[in-house]
Amino acid sequence: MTPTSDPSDDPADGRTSGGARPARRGHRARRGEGQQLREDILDATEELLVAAGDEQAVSIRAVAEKVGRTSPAIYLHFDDKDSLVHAVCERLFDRLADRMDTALADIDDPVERVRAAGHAYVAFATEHPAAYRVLFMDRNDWTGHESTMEGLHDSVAFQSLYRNVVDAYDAGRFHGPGPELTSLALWMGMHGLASLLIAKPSFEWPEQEFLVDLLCEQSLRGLLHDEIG
Amino acid sequence: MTPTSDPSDDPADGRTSGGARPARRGHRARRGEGQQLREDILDATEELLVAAGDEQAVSIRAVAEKVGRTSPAIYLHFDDKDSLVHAVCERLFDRLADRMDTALADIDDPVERVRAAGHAYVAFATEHPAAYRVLFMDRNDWTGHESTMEGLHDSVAFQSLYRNVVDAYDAGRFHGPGPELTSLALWMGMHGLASLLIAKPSFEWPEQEFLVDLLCEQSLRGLLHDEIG
DNA sequence: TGTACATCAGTGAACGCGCGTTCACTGATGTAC
DNA sequence: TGTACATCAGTGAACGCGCGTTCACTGATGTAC
Repeated sequence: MTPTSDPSDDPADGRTSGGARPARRGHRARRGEGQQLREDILDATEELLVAAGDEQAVSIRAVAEKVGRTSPAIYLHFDDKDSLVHAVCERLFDRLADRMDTALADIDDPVERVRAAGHAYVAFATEHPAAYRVLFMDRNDWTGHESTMEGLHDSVAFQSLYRNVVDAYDAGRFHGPGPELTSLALWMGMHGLASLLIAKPSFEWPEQEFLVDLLCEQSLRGLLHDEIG
Repeated sequence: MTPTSDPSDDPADGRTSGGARPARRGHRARRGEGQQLREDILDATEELLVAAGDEQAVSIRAVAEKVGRTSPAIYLHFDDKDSLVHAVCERLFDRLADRMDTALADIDDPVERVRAAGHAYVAFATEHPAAYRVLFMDRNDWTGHESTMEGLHDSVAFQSLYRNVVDAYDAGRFHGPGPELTSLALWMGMHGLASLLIAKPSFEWPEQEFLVDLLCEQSLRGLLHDEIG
């Protein structure tokens, strides 16, 4: 009997990390185990969000069913639907940051790191379209940061790009309006690409990787023109 | 008794183009006047769409109230809600094309025309955020064109950009991957900018005009590098 | 000119649906004595 | 060890809401004779 499994008489609990949750009514948590259900609720909400397409398509009732409870049980762990979605978005935002950090781990050249950041960003977007939609395409402001340029720098994902742009400037590789504006412009390009792929998935776009390279090339040629001119 | 009050004895009908519609119950159209109400319904839907933020916020009931009829009356003019929204989107798409044509009317230099197209595009987006959202940020495919690169060329708005990019290439001003890919990349940059302004309106972005110039500069420097290098 | 009739734009009430949320309650779990 | 009690995670039923859509009906408008 593992520490996370069933208390009463059921060793093969069905709880497998990452897969379907137990979802058995009447199977209530012990005192202090509320934290586990809270995590399950977050997982379920995230899955529904990622699968369904957007926040509107996720209902408290659907989340409750997915974790094997009734809908009022959700309110024992979250104040209301907004709080729940907000909490999920914070996790997703962290996930994006992780994705970018991983992608940059083995690259030294700052310009190549900028390129890789673009690829990782767009890849995250098309792998988790609903997540990306909630974070960057919906009107909600779930990012948890201040709505200023300074606040943007607190975003770990933006940092992944920005630091490397700074490095490229410092190394004399980039020439342009400065790291902040260059990062902003690069981000906007990648966001345009990512959000169009998500918004119009039935459009016969060129290959995603090709498009990222295309946009990088178009921006970097200007920034690097001393090198390649 | 004001001009917009009671129907029965009121020659000054109160119908003023562009303003509030008559919206008076019991004032039914004569035979053949259905076309006028159809237009009113489209106007009302567009207004609600532009004001409210997105398609979900527009209801048949609200449209009916705005034109002074009951909701079933809408079904005399449109099959269902989808048909209505679709019709509105076609009008909006035309409006975008007009906006861009107007902006380019007095400009000769193809490179300047590309810049102006960018400004007009982003201006349309921030002036009609809900319209832009429905056309380019929602999953629906209201554009009425084929979902292929060839279909994209049938879009009047894309044509406004594309033709000028072709001209810039023909005049030897642009050097890059060709007019089609260059147009696509420029569009993606402008869409990224426009959609972020719309999605996060409370963020303290730099000035819109400045951002358009920034993105244009970043892209054009690469394309023009022989001229300015 | 007058009358009977056909047309059809529009109404009012209702349908079933899914939603977020509230509320009184239950009953297993844990604790004090 | 046994019993009375407190705790609190979770339930089941219901609330009011707004939605898209349907349906039988109305009554002003227009037409044929």
